[in-house]
Amino acid sequence: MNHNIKEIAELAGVSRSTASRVISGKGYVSQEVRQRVTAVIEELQYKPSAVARAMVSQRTHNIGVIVFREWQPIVSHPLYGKLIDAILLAAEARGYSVFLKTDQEMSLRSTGYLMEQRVDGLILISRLRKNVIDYVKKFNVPYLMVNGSTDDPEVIHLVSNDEEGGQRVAEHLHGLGHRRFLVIAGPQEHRSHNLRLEGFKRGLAKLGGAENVEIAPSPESGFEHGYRLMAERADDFLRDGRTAVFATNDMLALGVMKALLERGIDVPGRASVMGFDDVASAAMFAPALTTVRVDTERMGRDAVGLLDRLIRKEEGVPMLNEYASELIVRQSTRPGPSGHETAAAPPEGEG
Amino acid sequence: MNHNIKEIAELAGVSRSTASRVISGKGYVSQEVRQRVTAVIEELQYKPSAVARAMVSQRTHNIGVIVFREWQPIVSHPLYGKLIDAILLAAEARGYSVFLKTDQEMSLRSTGYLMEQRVDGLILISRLRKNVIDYVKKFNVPYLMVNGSTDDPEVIHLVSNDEEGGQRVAEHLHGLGHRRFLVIAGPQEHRSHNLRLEGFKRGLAKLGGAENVEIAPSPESGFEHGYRLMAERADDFLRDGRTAVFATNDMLALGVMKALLERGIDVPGRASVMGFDDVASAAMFAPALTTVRVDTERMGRDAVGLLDRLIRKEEGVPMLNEYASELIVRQSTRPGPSGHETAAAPPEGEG
DNA sequence: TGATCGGATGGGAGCGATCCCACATGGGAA
DNA sequence: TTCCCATGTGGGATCGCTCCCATCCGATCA
Repeated sequence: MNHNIKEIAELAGVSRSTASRVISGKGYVSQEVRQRVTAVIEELQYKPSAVARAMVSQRTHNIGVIVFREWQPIVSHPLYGKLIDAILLAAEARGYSVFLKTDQEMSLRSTGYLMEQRVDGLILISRLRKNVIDYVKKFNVPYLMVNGSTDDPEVIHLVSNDEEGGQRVAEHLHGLGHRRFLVIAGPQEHRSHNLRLEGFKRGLAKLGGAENVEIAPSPESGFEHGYRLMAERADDFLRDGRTAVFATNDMLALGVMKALLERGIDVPGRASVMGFDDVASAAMFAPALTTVRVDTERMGRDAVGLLDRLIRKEEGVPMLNEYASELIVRQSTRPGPSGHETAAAPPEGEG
Repeated sequence: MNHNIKEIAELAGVSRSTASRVISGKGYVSQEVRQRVTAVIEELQYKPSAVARAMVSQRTHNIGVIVFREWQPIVSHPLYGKLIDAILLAAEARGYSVFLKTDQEMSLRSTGYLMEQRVDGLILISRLRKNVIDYVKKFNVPYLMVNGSTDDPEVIHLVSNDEEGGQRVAEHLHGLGHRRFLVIAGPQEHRSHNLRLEGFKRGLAKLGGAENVEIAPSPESGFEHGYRLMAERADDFLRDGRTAVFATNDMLALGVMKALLERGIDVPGRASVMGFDDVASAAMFAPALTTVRVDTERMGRDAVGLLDRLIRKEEGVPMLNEYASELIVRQSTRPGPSGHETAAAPPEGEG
């Protein structure tokens, strides 16, 4: 069932060269011969070997995607899943096949495989440890980083505009009249979490009138961590008269909501909650989560596009690519004590 | 930065053959020469080209994973994401790299790429259309199907024991005293949805005493479909005195819960809800969803293991591999009108 | 008429590895 | 001493393809 170009050529009564010309569509071939060869190819379900082609062309038309794996292996990470989807789609459109790899802190094994000239380029996702990046740098393979945690200036980055997004959160919550906040701040080594928090603080400072902001650091960014942190702090939250929680990503926020709801604290009735990312489950949760959407699809698409330019050795590929974020208002936020519009209205207001 | 074995050999002052022996660890090489070659390899960060190796060995050490893509591209599908994760991990452990592809009904393009001798074997996931399967069959590539929708006897299948799982659902709900049910039945062309429903009906029949089962077919299996269907039927549901909903997968069930909750129908207070799959969000939702867990990780691991055996041309690879399902009781179910233990208790019972 | 050129085709080299075979050495068995 | 075999090494062929170069044919042009 597996044929090669020599067989095709023989069966069509031509030379390998001619068969090759028919397949690639390059060079002169008479109409008649072309048809003859095509017929044989069709009949035998012949597909030229990608391996052999890669051998001579020095191009595999494969790209590698490496995702950091925290704790339990998670490609099914709600955010990175979306990103990978977008990358897959874009890669396909450009004729690339995608190798997916997850990598952990120390083991460079799986990354090493890709360095065996298996790929034309590499997309690195998330908080990959420095050693992975350093390792990749050693090889002669174009690469770029999406939503990365370093700001290594040598590395091409695609990032969401997290700081601006953080400001949006502040504006929204402040605009609704909230003045006393709890922030569940994900791992601050991670660029995104850090900037979201900074943006939030800056936004609040600009608007003025915030009475209190408590920041609860979370060493990890998963659902359970948001849940646990909020569960521990629920009583304090009520006692301190806080009315809004901002978690620096959606998974944390979902955990927060669940902890609140389980304790009979109504969301958004008693507490407004906001997240960041617009993960799929954000819209599904009851109540649906108000959040900031990052245009993951565009990021994925651009990642492939830029990588493709790198592979083709085009000049002038931008080093830093930022993506605007968009406020998505859903059901988890509601006017707070300082009333709606602008401010001043007494802490009243119907359901 | 990219070297080849010839360079290594020259720098170490040996022949290509000897260098090759050092690299592969096969054949006789003197201690001294081995060290010399190793040193050069180390210094130059040399990695043998996987492409060239594949060329001669006729083995790529790559496997392809093809997932059906419904509507919006979704590899980040909650269930398949988990599965892919497991496959990735297992593949890595066995020294395979994986190509991830999504495919839609008609386009065989992306699948075609993999047929260009890019992979040693193929894992097909979910309800791939028949034409994809037929297409794959034409080529000389080992493959198997996970959670597939056909029962083509020529194809090696890995499936969850959906019928048994369906029975578990019936037993659990019946045991809690529920007697009037609504079933949101996902696409019946899909083997899983179909068998889950069948199992549920059979289980109920066996137990006896079920007063009424309404079956609401859903043409798709997503969250929104569960939501919409339940929203439409909420009034009827109450009027008919039904107390439990079984949706044939978790996403549908989550949609159901949200629709119920939004209408002020308490879950599990007024209605118990069950799903199937134990998707990540099932545990996160408030209330957490009672469901049936499929051992996705083992399925993924076995998929790679069996495929590996196929690739090595081992005999006796089992055609049908079923995986037991496990009841996961969480917060979305609660005793119904016919009381708890066994039955008989009058339709009373505190909060 | 011979040179030139576009169309059409075939043959050889080479991509980077592996593997088979040839060959060289030295020690132990016959 | 001769033979054999384990050890150690090098060279050529090969995997399936593309690409360069050579060749050939017929038509056009000087």
